[in-house]
Amino acid sequence: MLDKAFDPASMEARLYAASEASGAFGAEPASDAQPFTVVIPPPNVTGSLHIGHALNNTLQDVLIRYRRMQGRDALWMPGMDHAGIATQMVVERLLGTEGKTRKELGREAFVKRIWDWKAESGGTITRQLRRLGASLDWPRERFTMDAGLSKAVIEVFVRLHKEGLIYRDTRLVNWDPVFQTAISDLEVESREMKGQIWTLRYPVEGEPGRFIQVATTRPETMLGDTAIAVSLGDARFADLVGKRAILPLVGRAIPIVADEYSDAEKGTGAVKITPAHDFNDYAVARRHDLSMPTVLDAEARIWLDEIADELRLVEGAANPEFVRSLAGQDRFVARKAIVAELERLELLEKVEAHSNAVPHGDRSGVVIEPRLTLQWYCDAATLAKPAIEAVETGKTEFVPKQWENTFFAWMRDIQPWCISRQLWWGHRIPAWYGPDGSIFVERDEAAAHAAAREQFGSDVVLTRDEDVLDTWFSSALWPFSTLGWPDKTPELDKYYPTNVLVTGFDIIFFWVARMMMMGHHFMGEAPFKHVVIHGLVRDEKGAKMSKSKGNVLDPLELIDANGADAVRFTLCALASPGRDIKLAKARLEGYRAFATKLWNASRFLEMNGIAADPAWQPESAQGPLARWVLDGANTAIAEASAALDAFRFDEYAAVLYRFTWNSFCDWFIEFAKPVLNGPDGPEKDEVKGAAQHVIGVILRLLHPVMPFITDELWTHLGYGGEASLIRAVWPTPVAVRDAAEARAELDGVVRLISEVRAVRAEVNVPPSITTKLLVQGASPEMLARAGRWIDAIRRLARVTEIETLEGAAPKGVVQAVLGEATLMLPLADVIDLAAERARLGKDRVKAEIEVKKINAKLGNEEFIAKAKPEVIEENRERLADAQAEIARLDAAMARIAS
RNA sequence: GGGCGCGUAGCUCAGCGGUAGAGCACUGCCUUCACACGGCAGGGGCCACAGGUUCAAUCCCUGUCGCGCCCA
Repeated sequence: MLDKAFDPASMEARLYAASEASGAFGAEPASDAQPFTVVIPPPNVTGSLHIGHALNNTLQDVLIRYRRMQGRDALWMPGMDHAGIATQMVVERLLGTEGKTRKELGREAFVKRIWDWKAESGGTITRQLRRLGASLDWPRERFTMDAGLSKAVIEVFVRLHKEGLIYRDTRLVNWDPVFQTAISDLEVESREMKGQIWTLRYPVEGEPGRFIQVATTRPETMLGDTAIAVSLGDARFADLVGKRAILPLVGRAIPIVADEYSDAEKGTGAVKITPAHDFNDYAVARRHDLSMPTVLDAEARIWLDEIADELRLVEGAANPEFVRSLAGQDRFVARKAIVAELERLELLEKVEAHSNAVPHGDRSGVVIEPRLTLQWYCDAATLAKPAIEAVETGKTEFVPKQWENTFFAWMRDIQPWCISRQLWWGHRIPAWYGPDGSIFVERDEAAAHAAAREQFGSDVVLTRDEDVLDTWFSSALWPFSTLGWPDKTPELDKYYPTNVLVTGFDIIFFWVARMMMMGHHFMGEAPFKHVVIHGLVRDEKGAKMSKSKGNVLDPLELIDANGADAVRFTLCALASPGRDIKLAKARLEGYRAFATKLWNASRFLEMNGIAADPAWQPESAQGPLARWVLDGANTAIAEASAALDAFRFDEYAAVLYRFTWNSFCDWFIEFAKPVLNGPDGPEKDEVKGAAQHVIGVILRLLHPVMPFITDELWTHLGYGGEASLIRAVWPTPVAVRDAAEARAELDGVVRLISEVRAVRAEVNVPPSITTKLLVQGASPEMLARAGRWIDAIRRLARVTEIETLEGAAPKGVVQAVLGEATLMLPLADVIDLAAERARLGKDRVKAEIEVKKINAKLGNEEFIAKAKPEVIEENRERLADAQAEIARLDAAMARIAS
């Protein structure tokens, strides 16, 4: 016997272990079944399961379990990402607590230290994914730094380099002064900062007393200015173009140029150009062939090496001694000193408050410093072309579709991707340098030496590039590298391209776009058919969850409190497309109650000796109750399947919630009770048969979202052995004889009971009072139907018996109108006539409004002329119904009055 | 500045040309033999605003206002 209350905590671990051990999560490359593949967005090895992971993986698990039950050879590929910067940060911090730095340790020892850390405490998240119930094919678990994936990374790098799609270049990059590495455009987030804007006066060369004013938000970079730009055709500066200005403090003469970048409407109309420390200025410098001195070092401190020779003493404007004193100062400290010095020299025109977007490193959180360095780049624009085309032609579809715009906007204007990182944790770039700087990009050191020998005619000393690759470089290969590429494996052959990628919009650029590029380039086709983009999980007020706000909901705590099934169901139910999820604990509790409801319904069936009966034929059902519930199940199957096919997880959840609770529990079980309590015989057997059939359907339909409770009940009710539900066949509709007739029958009884209940509740008749039901004007069908269901009606409507009323109504009846009939409950002792009159009056008002609305429509000639005939007909019927109802309500009120 | 999305019941959200829906919350009644994590019933809506298209608009179009996100 099932326990009275459903206790997820006591069974989840056991059920998951049994499922995993059974091998049911595993793909079967040798099977003939059509594959269905999903690759997990690999969580960071440093990570732990947060609510976003819970959502993301629940949706994937729902799809995988659904397709697996449909007989597909389902592969859900597990794995983790080495997460370059994030992991290096964690381990460096750990070293810090021991008072060590990574530089003291040295590269080799530090990397070994990370591997040790990974073996010990990395991958917590895989254990947590098991708690969520994720049916990943664990034996296939991969790691972006494992041997196979590293081989794929090297292969891709070498091939792209040979094709000219990876190259080295000295350009301005986003430089993180804390991690002291280049980062890509995507790893920079701009934050609105309140700051200041300084207007400086630069003396015009050869024209004493004349100045040109420039506005800047970064006065400390002025040491690296190599020009002043004014806008084309700005009359104020026309005569200055071609002349030079004296760069204050430094004393160097710099040209005044006209360039489209400068905006006459903004600031003073003239801007200083610091090519090595600003992206726009860099572009201007390239157009005008300006020099590009760097004045900040890797830690963003003032660095004078490249301008030391240019320092001049200029009376009232420049003093080498002052500039030299700045060397080694932090950029923001130097800023103050420089502003003070300019003020002293009366070269500061004004200072105003100013707010602007300042780039920050997404990991370090510090202000990014553009820096001119030699880095490796990937020609993303070339790789993007086939990826764009795949989306344009529908080979890959985003769900919801509007995300395609976001994808296109990024991809059509994509910039070279900086892929080198000055870190130690990651895939080391397979480039070796000869003594003369020659570059050998090869698969391994031996090959590099061979290539060098060929070039130099003898063995030379080669040094390997110190840098590693952007973490996202290896993630970009994930859909095929995890399947064995570059080797030709059966898995690669069978499971690529994958079917669906489920992810958040925040990594469309980082990851989805790059997988599209690499997938096309190396596999010749898109890595996935559908990209399902889900929203962000927020707190119940819509705020982002963050530790500092203290509004973080920990999925593991939610699972502890409500069970994994309830957490999963909640996330699905709230996953409306294109919307973020506002998660409130009350929702969790509501869906936990749903699990309990299912549990208790099963318990009821069990108590009535209802258990799996594979021999029972639903097609054989004779009675309307069995046919009605089977028909309802058919609808639920069709709707749930359609919802999942369309990635409508919310509708899928809603369909099952409604059918299970409002149809199966609220009505079917209640109608079944009189039968089950009655004599044994074919009728009871049929109701039991239908009940076991439908609960079997419900358990299977719910299994993708609620794997634990359904598994437990499935086994308990005897549908199969341990862990058999996971591979049970997804239900399909069964043939139901004359379903429309069954619907009319049961829906009619439901309406009758509901009407009586409503009337009783309205006039406050306590359930303890039972009464006769008098029916006037009912059709023979309705009377016959009521007679057939008298047991259920007695129970559910608190009616003792049903009588047809021919003559006048007795005094003191409560009345209600149901279709063509008037229902009367003789309750003379308990009713309040005034309340009764008010109730009938209220119904009459509603009917009158209806009549008015429809009359207006039907009186409109154009409506009659242009509306669809069926719409007109429908309105005529509704009008007749409403008018008839008014007539019966009037009659009812007349009876009360007498 | 450009783009995308959202304003529907107290809250969270479905719906999307032709009777305005769900869950939760709320109110009343009920410890009826699966379930009080329950049952029954009920109240509650100018579907943001203003125009337009249409026989008909919460739904389509345009604009306005408010909110959120992305990109510059």
